Amino acid sequence: MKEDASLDDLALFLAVAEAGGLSGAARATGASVPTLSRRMTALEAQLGIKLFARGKRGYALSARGRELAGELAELHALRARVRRFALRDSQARVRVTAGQWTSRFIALNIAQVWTPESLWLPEFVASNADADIARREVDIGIRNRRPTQSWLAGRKTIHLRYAPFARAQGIDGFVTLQSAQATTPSERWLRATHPERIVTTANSARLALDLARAGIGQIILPVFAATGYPDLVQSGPDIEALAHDEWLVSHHDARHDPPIRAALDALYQLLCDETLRLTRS
Amino acid sequence: MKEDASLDDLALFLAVAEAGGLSGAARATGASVPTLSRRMTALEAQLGIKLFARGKRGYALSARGRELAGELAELHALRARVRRFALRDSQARVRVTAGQWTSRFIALNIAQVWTPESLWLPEFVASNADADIARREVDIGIRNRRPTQSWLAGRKTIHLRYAPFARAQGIDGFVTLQSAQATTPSERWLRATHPERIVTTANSARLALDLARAGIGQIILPVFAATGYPDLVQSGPDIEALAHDEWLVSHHDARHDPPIRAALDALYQLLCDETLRLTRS
DNA sequence: GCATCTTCTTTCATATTTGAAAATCCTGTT
DNA sequence: AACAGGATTTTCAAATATGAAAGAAGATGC
Repeated sequence: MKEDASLDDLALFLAVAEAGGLSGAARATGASVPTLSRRMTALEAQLGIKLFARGKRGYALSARGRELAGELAELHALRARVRRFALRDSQARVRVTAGQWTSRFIALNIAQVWTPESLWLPEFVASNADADIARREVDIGIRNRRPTQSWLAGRKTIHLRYAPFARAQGIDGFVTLQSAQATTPSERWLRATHPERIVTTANSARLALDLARAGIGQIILPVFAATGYPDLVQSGPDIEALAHDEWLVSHHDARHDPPIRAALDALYQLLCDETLRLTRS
Repeated sequence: MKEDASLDDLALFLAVAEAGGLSGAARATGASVPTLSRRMTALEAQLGIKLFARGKRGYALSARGRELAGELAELHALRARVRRFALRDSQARVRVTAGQWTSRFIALNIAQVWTPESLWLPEFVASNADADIARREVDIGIRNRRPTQSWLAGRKTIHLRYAPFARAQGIDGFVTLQSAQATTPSERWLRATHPERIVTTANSARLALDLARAGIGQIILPVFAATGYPDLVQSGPDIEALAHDEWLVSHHDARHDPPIRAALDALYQLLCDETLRLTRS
């Protein structure tokens, strides 16, 4: 061997070895059959090794060919790493902020609208302030009302329903957050309308949910959020005071930035999916 | 990135990264500077990443370029493996048989006459019989007498001296092998001439050596074999009865087979090296 | 300041590689 | 037996890549 064999030729050899012939390798790599024929012959000459037994029905790997294929298997991993490396740089992080149940919903279902090849990477950040979107500290907010500032752009998704849920019918009282943490409309509504029915509090929404599922009391949830918990049933009528339209909000100027555009479209599709978000009536 | 980047281009990138510029990489790879310029520009376009900061005095790796170079470092190992793989097939194993001390001497010093690019690979086999060479089961034997059969070819190397060695002057008695294992001339000589001076025995030559070094007794060694043990001194005069010429023996017909020819030449050179084999007088 | 050296980029003629088409050789089906 | 399909190799025109030469822009030394 006078010079190093071309790594591209070695990768083609690996494709031929795995496909069991030139035709399959041509389909897998996009190179033409005649090109593969020539490159394999040249590679054999360069290495000084018979890599194939050429039969009437195509190529069979020689023992030495099989060995070399084993040595080259890691080219797959290397290729994948380079691909990921390149993709990483071309994917923009899009910072998304939403309520706790909505964030959870998105995280659990994002695969419906997002792939590793997407133009954007979701990044969830904590923020409730429209000012953060205006300052470009947040790219997309999912809100419970139409944006009013002129530099924000909004797009309505669906109408959200709220209702009490419990482990079974007939459970009275409510579990809610401690008053220092009651920042959502549903928590505030409960304390404003039925403070005497609060039987216990928790320091996180998830803990409150666990208590409700344990049968301690009811919990007020957006209906879609309860869909993941078959052990909870709607224990009372919808709460019209809490029902609202949901809005996808972004900075007016950022809407045309391709990654943000892509993220807006994907999230809009996901949030409007009536099957995923409205399995209960 | 539409298609996978060429692995050859990635290897060129690595060369540029390591050389710190196109000129150095051109010297290292044999590709021309204009080609490298074009290929790096094309690679950047394909990956969608700025790999270099182009300055007045040449290329500087960007941070991303540095990262990618890190991902690609294993291409060196892969290249080396393919090279070795190709070489392996063109290297013949040459089976060599020699006495224990001579085998050890060759193993420790073979790098003086053998490289991974050599035509042959040394393989040490156990055998004392000239018949094995005749039968082609051994390619090269290192013997203590001239070959007598007509189908064997011999080449004299040097005259070997034998002497007693001990940890210090004044130590009497000898350490030797157990009589069932006394197959070498020195062991047989000792039992024939001074059986009463054997103070202890061991079941291997190496163990016997360790006992001598511990000060238990003297040991009879070829002089060259004692050179690796500065804690041993010659404790008596050379034993003329054991001194002999050393011969490199091979099958008459095999001498012209290139790998065997190469091995014979290399071993001849190594065994005749007076600095390595005769540091004591 | 000027000459020389170094490094990289671009142009252009030449060399090399590619894919479409044709040819060859099987195997399987009717 | 004839035909279709599959796999590979070879030929040839077109496409692509290459290296020599020229040019540009610094940096260095006298």
